[in-house]
Amino acid sequence: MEIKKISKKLMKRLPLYLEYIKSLPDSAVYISSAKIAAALGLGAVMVRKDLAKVSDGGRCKLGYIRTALIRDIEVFLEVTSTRRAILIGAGNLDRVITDCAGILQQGIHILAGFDMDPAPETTCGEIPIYAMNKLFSFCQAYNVSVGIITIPGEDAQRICNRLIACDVDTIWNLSNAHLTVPDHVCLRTDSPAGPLTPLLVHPKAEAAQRTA
Amino acid sequence: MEIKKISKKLMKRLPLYLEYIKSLPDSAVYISSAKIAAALGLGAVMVRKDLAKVSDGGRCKLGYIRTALIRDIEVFLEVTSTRRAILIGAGNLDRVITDCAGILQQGIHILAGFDMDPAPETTCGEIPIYAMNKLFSFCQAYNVSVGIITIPGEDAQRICNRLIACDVDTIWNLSNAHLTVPDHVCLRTDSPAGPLTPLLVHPKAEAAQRTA
DNA sequence: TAGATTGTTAATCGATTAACAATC
DNA sequence: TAGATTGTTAATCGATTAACAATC
Repeated sequence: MEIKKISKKLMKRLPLYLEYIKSLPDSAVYISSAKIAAALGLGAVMVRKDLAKVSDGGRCKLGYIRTALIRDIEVFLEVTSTRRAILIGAGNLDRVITDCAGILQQGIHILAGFDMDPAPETTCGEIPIYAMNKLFSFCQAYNVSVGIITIPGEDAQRICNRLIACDVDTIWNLSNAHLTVPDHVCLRTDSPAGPLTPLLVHPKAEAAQRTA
Repeated sequence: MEIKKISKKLMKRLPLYLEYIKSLPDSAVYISSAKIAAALGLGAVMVRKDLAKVSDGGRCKLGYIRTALIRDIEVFLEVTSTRRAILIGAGNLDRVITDCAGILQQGIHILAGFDMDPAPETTCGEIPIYAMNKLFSFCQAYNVSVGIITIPGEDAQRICNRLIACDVDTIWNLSNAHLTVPDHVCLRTDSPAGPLTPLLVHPKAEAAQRTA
């Protein structure tokens, strides 16, 4: 089997496919690319191309077997396997857990929070909060691969470096800091303000594009 | 002056530029594209191209006058002007206000929350919560242009349509529903789970790209 | 002047879409 | 068979980058 190119855009679309396909009633045995595309507002060809990368189950005239496609996407996304995560900046742990319920249910398990100077034996719900000096040993002991950074400003990069030194290979940056990471580390930044601003500006942008 | 093309990507980068430039000390009178690019991990040419669209202040050998550039970007983004918003699904109002502090401080002002059947005279902080049947008259009275949808599932599209009927031109969808809107309406969806999933999958995606 | 920087035009790259053959 | 659908190859589109002239 040849290697197919996997883009980050694909990685964003696959969960959408999965969610939609799962939402269909069990009575839908087959599902076509055209239907998925229409439901999600995408092009049918793109859907087919995407699905061809994760599944070989497409059948002419019928489409994809729904359950098989679900399984293929899940296997590809490794939704079944769980990655272990910790969160730095325990004050935001609550909120992250609430907001990211979806992703946490799927494949990320937050084992612990870390904070500069927590009161002894603090917990957030069932999740324990530790002092930063336990970071390294904890990550090693529990094979943590995901670090969630919620503390703002200059500290963020320093924390990020420490996490990478702990063999964390995925940084999820929920602060407004700009982080740099080595190539082998995956960084995703969801700045509270940043990417939302397009929302603010829409009318002007649209107007400019119309005139252009 | 010719019309320059404005892409959504530009709209995402400008706020990043703005944030970075603002973070510089007042002693930095000039700022160069190369410096901005390095700080944000982007290409210098792209930064220049972007800035050329919103400012004409670049000076050879020196760069851009920092304060003038800040002003130009702000004017372009209309950060100064405030858009009026309402939120549907008042149970999440708290959380949205906390999470989106950045954007709310900048240019979106949430006037009210709406819910199916709120207790009389409910408020969330200082923000009043109204019943859905007041939606239309409220939007008209206050010239609301942004609708924030936090309720999940099938109701979301229905609410969306109602908002559009109220002359709302920007929908910010924080639910997991897939919404469709007419061309003149700006839709931004931040599904809790969806776009974050790439995070989960990084190791495999990277591996595949390496072999490709 | 020489060097640093901008801004623009052309080239490259990647992603999406169109066209179409293959299949059931 | 005819029609519906997949999957692939080629074309298009848009965004980024490279090259370079212009400027101070």
